[in-house]
Amino acid sequence: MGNEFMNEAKEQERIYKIGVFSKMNKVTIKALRHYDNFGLLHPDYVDETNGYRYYTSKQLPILHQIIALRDVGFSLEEIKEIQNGTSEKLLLERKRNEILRKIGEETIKLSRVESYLTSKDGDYDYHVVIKELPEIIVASMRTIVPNYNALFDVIPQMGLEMERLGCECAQPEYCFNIYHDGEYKECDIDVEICEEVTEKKQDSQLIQFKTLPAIPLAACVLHKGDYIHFPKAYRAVIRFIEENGYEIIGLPREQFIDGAWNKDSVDEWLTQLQFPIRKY
Amino acid sequence: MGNEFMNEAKEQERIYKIGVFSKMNKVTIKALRHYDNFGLLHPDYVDETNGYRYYTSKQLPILHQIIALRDVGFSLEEIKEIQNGTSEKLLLERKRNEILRKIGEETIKLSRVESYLTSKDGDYDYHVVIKELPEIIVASMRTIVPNYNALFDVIPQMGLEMERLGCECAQPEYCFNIYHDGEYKECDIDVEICEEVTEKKQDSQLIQFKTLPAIPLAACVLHKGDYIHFPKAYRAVIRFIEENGYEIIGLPREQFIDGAWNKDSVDEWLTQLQFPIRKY
DNA sequence: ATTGACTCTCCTCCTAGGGAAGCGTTTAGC
DNA sequence: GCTAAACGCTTCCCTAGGAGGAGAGTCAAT
Repeated sequence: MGNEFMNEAKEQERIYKIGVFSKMNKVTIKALRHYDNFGLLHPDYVDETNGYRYYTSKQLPILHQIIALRDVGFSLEEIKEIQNGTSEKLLLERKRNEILRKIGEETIKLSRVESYLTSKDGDYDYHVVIKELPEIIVASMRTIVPNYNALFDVIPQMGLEMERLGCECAQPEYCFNIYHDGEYKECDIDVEICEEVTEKKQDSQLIQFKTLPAIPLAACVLHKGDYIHFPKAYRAVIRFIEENGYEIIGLPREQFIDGAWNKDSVDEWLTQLQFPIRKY
Repeated sequence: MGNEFMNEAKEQERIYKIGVFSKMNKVTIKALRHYDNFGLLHPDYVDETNGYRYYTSKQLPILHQIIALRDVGFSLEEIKEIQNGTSEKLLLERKRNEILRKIGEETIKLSRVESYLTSKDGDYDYHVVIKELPEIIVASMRTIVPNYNALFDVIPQMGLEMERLGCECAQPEYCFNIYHDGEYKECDIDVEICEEVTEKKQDSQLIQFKTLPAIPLAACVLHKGDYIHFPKAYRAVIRFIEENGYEIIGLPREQFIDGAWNKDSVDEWLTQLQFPIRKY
């Protein structure tokens, strides 16, 4: 170029103090200082005597890039990577997957919230938790009892037999029932009573030892109080499982935590239901 | 109740140290201590001499509630509110809206990322930023110029006229063109040149003063270099607007930041395009 | 000289814990 | 009874992206 009549003006480079530069670009002063300290966007120069930051139009494209990438969800660290030459495309693809994952997570949360909201008032008491159940060794006694009350006559027998076999119970104690009838029955119940032990012993006529594989996903719920109200707990878990896109892939465990053996008041009895599930 | 033969056993309340309680419930020790300090879940009792935390089954339902609510996305603060009696339903509804909002945000980010990814390589240079343009007072000169180069002959005239009228330019300077032809033209261009000023003066034949209303949403992009390549910048913004669910609701402003008047090298010329938009 | 508007640095705060340092305790094996 | 491993405790620092404030210095205009 070199237009003679313009040369006198060419020298002028517009200088912006932080406040003006902040307003021009709708970015807070705090953020600008933060970017400076972080090493993303330094001012054109800094007055050494008073520390004032002075910006020029040279900083504009960088700031625009920062804002654009930030709005897409990049962290300052990632933006710095891009500035340093890391392939923007690669990072964009990574970010896309990240966002997709996040949307998936939020969608799961949403369905749980909806599930809570549509549940009957009583179900607010049941908080379904999904966790993994590790592999365990159990002493197992499978039998058919005439009715539920008879169960509690059988358990002491099992305890004696285990003692005879030299069993050592796991710490903490983990004792549960599995009902092998496909459906609910009031009599002649096919039940398997399991008690976690530290190691296998010799099988006896009553008791067999086996290793139960880990259950990667189990929907668990605590039931407080009388066993009469179990159905409510069952309904709550099953509802949860159905409404959140899971399916039941095994028989539930009924874990005894507190009961007649250590609590006088029925209201303090505590049982946990554990349903093996998987994503549908 | 009161079975005689059980009384001796009734006393026993199972006690769990933090490690066992942690494993039982698949919650880290750190988290348990955190909940204790935070006031969400205190152990049954704490040994005064060594500070050990001891848990019992009484803590199980509370912990289950915490985990369930946490998994849904509640903060510890909110869980505490629920514990203190705030309506769970209310908080659930609030949370639902929050999640919906978050999903919306992530979806917007996703579409931006996709938009970047599908853009041509050259478009990576254009970072579209959405911001608000505040209300301003401008000195405006609308005229028809034979071609683009003629524009730069007109601007000095305008400068003189403004000086004559006693105009004071805003700080920072904000000068832009608006093209009133509906379409792209190479000659006889209907252009309005605007310069932000601090207050209105008497209109003259050349110059009119007006207040431009704020633009709540504007898609802005910086263009670096020769004006010949403007079309690339225009395409990038328009692509962005279309792909992210916006629509253009006004004529774009072409803001002059750096140009022949202060930069020798064409590569350093800087212009910003600002498109008024709204969500479609 | 004063005033009001700017700017500076430095500090703390926010989530939900994770990691590590340094130290005391319990328990099992010998 | 002794030792070593496992377990538990507190305290400090760290996370991302600034927000908010304290206290002090600076600039421009009156």
